[in-house]
Amino acid sequence: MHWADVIAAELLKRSDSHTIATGISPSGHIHLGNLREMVTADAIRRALVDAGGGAKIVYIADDFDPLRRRYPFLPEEYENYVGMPLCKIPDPEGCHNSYSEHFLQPFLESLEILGIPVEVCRAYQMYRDSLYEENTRIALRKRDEIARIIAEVTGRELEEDWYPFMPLCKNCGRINSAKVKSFDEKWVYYECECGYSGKVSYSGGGKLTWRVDWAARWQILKVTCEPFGKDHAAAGGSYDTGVRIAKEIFNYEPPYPVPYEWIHLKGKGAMKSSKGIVIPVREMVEVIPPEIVRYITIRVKPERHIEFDPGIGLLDLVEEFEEKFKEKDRSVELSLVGDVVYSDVPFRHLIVVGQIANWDLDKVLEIIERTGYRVDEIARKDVERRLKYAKKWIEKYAPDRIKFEIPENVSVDFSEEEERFLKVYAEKLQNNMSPEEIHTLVYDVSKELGIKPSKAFQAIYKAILGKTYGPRAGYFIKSLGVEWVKERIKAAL
RNA sequence: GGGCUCGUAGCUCAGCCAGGCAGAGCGACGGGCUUUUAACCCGUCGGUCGCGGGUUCAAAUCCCGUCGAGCCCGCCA
Repeated sequence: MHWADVIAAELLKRSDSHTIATGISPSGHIHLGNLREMVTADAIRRALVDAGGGAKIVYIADDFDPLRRRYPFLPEEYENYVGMPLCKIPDPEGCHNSYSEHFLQPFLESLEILGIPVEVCRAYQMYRDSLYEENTRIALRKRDEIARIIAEVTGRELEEDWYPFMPLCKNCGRINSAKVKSFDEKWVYYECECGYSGKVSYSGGGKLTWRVDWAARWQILKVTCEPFGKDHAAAGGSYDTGVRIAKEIFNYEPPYPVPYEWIHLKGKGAMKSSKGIVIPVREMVEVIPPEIVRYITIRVKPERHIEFDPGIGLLDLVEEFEEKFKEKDRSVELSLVGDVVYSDVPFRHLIVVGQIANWDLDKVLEIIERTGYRVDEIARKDVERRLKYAKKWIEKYAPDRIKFEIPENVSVDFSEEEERFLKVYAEKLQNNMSPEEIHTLVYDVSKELGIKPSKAFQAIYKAILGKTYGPRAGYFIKSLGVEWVKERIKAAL
């Protein structure tokens, strides 16, 4: 049974309908590792729906959170914005209304492409809409109890004057430097490090501290299930405190937890926006088909670590997907987006053919037909779609080893042996030969002439590519067209 | 100090939730073929399921313990 179906079954024991919460922070480039949370949520959502339940995903963008520090990708003047809410900081590239929107927008676009429907909630808006008001009041009133819970769960004593609320200072604009002094039914009174003292309202004047905010959010949005990174899942971590705060302070049953492991970039370690080890999601969904991006996460249980290799490793993954597609594998089923169609043309073949045809669709289809695949409407549609990805992948992630270009003409010197081979080989090439026959012919001719096959292959590649190596010869020549190859050899000699 | 995950064939892993003949791919080996985009075809070999106990008619699977590896928490969120 697939992990998503197991979780769905577990959830359906509790209730027929579920709200799955996600909460990737828009504090920097949102990457594949972050995306695991979204894909995990969506796999569960689909499993619930498939099992006859109701489900939706809410995505809480915490744009009210302060900028923690100036990340390496930020200009120096952003030092001044540290401590201010993300939604109040200008876009470092000037293209959006705020810092948070700059990272949020491409992420939301990616979700669209990946077929992950979400209800977006921006934290600042939620606070301003008074959604947190009641929970904030309760939290302030019960701060001693909350402090006790946090102390018990984390083993960390909180300061005497601790409050579970961070006022947004009206003077300096920072949300992490003011201390609550007192509160009444309407206002929270504070003193800021900047020297300013003032009061703020419950609606948008500040936010609850993380561990309390999380628990409050569960209740406000009626969250019943939530995937989160293993950092939150550790003993004494925020889920543990959240559970007790939800139950004891807000009287709410905490959501079903789905902790997940990090995704590492092969050879580079964990993806961390702050360290610049990232492939932004928006970039990935341009290069890799959405069903494959989803499959990266869905094929593996959430608690297992993933090592992602966008290079040759991705090609293996795609091949595995193509194999499993034929078997109606559940992971594949949960990965497919919309009404995509798949033909039996392998991605690997598209990569070779695309390069030969210079990514021209009609030419590609012609070659695909010639190399023995049936080109019907489905294949046409499928090839058109995946060819674009093949091109992008070659440009972006493919190792040089599998890239090639066919030069206008080649000027290379052939040995007497090579010349002799090419002449005979070109003569014997027939238009109606299959790729296998073309391949075998290389061996036949070289045997006949007493030439080492390796020399023979080299001669062929030299004539076509000007290099001593290239794609598998039979398919390659068939793809290029036998007539063309014959002409090419004649011209090269 | 605490938590999570992993430990199954030489390698990468599936199987474990819900106990019922130990699995796949790759590699190795034999053969065919033999420069190839991580070649292909046929066949063979390959495991004390980390270790120790317990439950059971039956344990890779459940329970307890233990060893090893990785990560996370014990700053902030």
